[in-house]
Amino acid sequence: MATRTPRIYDVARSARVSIATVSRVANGTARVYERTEARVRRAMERLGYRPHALARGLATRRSHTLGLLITDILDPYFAEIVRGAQERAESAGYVVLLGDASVHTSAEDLLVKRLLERRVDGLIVASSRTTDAYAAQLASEDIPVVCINGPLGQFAHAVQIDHRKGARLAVEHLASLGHTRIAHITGAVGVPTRQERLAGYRAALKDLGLSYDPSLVIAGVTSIADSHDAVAGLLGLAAAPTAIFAFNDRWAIGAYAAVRDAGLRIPADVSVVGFDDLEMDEWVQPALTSVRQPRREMGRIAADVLLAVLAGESASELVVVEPSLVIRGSTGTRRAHADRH
Amino acid sequence: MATRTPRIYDVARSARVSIATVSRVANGTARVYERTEARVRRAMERLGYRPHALARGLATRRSHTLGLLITDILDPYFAEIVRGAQERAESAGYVVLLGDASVHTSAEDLLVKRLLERRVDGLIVASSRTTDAYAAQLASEDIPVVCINGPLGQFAHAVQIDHRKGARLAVEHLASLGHTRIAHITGAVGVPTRQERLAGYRAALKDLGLSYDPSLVIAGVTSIADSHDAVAGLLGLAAAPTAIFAFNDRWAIGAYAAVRDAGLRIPADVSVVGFDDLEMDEWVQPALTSVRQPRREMGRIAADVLLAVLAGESASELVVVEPSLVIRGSTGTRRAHADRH
DNA sequence: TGGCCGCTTGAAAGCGCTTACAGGATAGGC
DNA sequence: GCCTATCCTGTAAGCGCTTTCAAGCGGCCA
Repeated sequence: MATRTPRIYDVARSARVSIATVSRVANGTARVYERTEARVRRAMERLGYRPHALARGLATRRSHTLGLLITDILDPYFAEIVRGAQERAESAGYVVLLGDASVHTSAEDLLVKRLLERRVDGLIVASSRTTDAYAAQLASEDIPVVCINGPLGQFAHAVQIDHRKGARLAVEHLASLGHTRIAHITGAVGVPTRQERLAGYRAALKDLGLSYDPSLVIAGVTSIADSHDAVAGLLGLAAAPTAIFAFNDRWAIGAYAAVRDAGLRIPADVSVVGFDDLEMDEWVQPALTSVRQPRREMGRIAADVLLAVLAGESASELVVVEPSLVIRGSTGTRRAHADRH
Repeated sequence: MATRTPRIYDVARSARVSIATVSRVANGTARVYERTEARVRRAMERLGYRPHALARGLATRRSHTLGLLITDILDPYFAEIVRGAQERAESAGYVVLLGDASVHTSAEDLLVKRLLERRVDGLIVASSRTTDAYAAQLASEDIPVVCINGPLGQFAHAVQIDHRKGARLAVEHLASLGHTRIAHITGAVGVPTRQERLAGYRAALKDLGLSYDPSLVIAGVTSIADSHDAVAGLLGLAAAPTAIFAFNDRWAIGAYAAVRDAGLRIPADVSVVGFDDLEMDEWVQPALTSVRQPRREMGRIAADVLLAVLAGESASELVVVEPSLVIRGSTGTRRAHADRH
C-alpha cells in the first residue's frame, strides 16, 4: 500500500502532539521538552517525513529560492558563475532557480516574470545582455538584486571584476614582449563590460606611449566565427597587428583559426591574449594566455551579498575583484625582423 | 508608496468580482462573461498582478517544476542536457530545478531530498554516478522518473544513446584506416554506460577479426589528468597502440597531451577518437574525431517523456537515440612502416 | 497547602490560491 | 408574463505549514 507522503499532521498524530510542536521541532524555533522532541523525531523518522517547501514558503513568505539570470549555460563563463552561486546558496539551505536567456525565444523580461512568479527571494543578474533600462525595471521589484559584471548603478548591488585593470594587464604584457601594434577584438555592442575593457586597452596604450589605431579595434563581434572573420581582416591589413587582445577566450579561439588560415603561427608571428581563463585554455595548442576572472568566486560573492541582504545585514554595494594574467604559450616576443609585409 | 505586490484578492476587489472569478480568468478553467473577463483583465493589468506560484502549487498539488539531477554543470555534456530539458519544460510552462552533485559535499541522496522537498512533479536523472540501488530508491518515491544514459531497469523511463553502436562506429572507423592495435580508455568504474561502450568495442574487434588485448584497455579513469597518465603508459608499451578510442572527449584531450609529451604526432603516429562531440572538438588541434551524442535532444526527450506521464498520457519506457561519427583531423591511416619500436 | 511564576504545549488564524457546490441571473419556450 | 433549463458567479472549504496567544503544567516559596 503506497501510503501518500506524510504531512506534518501525520507526524503529529503519530507522536501524539500537536502540529505546532512538530513544526517547532522541525525548525528549532522554540524550546521543546527533550522527551517530546525525541518522540517527534522518531515519528518523523518512522514516517519519512519531508516538510513541504511550498507550504512552508507560503506561510513564511520566503521561498528560500534565489533567481539567477544568465545568458547561456553552455558558455563556461556562466556555468562557473552558476556553480559558485549554487555552492553558497546550498550552504545556506537555499536553492537556485536558473533563468537562461537563450532558452527562451521571448524577451528576457518574460524570464524574470517566471522567476518572480516563483517568488524568488532575491535575484542575481549575470546576463551580459542586461541594459540599464532593463536593470532599473528589475530594481523596481521589491526584492534585492545583485548584478555580476553588469552596468554600475545605484539600483542594485554589484560584483565586478576590474575590467580596466584586466585589459591593462594584457596590453602591458604584450608591450613588454615588444609588440607595438596590438589589436583588440571587443565584445558585442551593448555588453556592459565592453566599454570598460576598451577603456583599459586605450589607457594602457597611452601610458605605454603607444599610439591608438582605430583600425585595430574591431567591434560588434558576437561569435567565434565572427571573431575569425574579423581577425582574418586584420591580418590582411597593410600594417597588420603582431598581437591580438580578445574580449574573451572564445573570440581568441576564433583568432587562432584565422591565424592558422593565414599560414601564420602563434606565437611566432602573432601573439594572442584572451579574457576569462577557461578550462580549455590549457588544452588548445598553443595554450592560451588569458586574463583570469575568478568566476566561481564572483558567483559565490553575489550569492553571499544577496543572502546578507535577506538576513537583514548590511552588505557592500559594490565588490570589485582582481583580475590576474595567466601567461601560457600563445604570447611571445615580437620577431626581430619587423612586421611582416 | 511602494504598495505590496498585489494578491488575487486585490484584483478581485478592483474588478468588483470574487477571487474565484479572477482565478477562472487567470487560468481559463471556466467560462466567464466577456464583459466580466475584460474587467478582470484590466484590473490585473493595472495592478501588475502576478499569480503566486507557491500558493497555486499548494492548492493544485502541482509545483510545475521538474527536477534535473546532474553530475557537473561545468561539464558541457551535462550543460547541454540541461539546455534541452529547459527548452522543453519552458514551452510547457514548467521550470527546471537543478541538482548538481558536485556542488554538494554530501551524498547525492541529500540532493534528491532537496528536490523532493521542493515538490518537483518529476525527476530527470542524468547523473553518471547513479547506481542501480540508488535509482531503485528514487523510483520508490511517488513521482515519475526518467534516466538519461543511466542503468536500464524496470523502475524508470529511460533515454539512451546506443552506446554499443557508438563504440562500434569508432572502432570500425579506426580499423578501416588500417589500425589493428586500438586502445580503449574506459569511463570511471560505476558509470553505467561504461560497460556498454566497452562491450561495443569488444564486439566490433571480434567482428573485424581483430584480437582483443586486455593490456590496451584502461579502466578507472576519472579525469583529464588520469587519462593523460594512462595514455603515457600505453605509449611506453613494447607493443604500443596506434589508435586510441576514448570514453569521452575530455579523456581524448588528456590523450592529446600524452601523445605530444611522448614526442609523437596526431594523427601521423597515433589516431584518437573521442565520444560526445563537444564544441571544443572543432577548436583543438588537430580537430577531434568523435562519436556524436545528441545531448540536447536527449534532454528534450527526457523532459518530453516526463511531461507526457504527468499529463496522464502513455509514454515510451525506453527511447534509444542514434549515435553518429564525426570525422575530423585526429584520425588518419596507420603509417606503412609498421608500429614504432 | 495555596499562590505565583516560568515553562512547554495546543488551538486557531492565516499565507494566496483552486475548486466543488449552490445560488442567482439569463434566456428560452409556452 | 411565468416556469424551467442553462450559465455565470460567489461562498467556503481546503492545500500544508508557521506563529500568535492563551491555557496548562509543574515547581517553588511562603
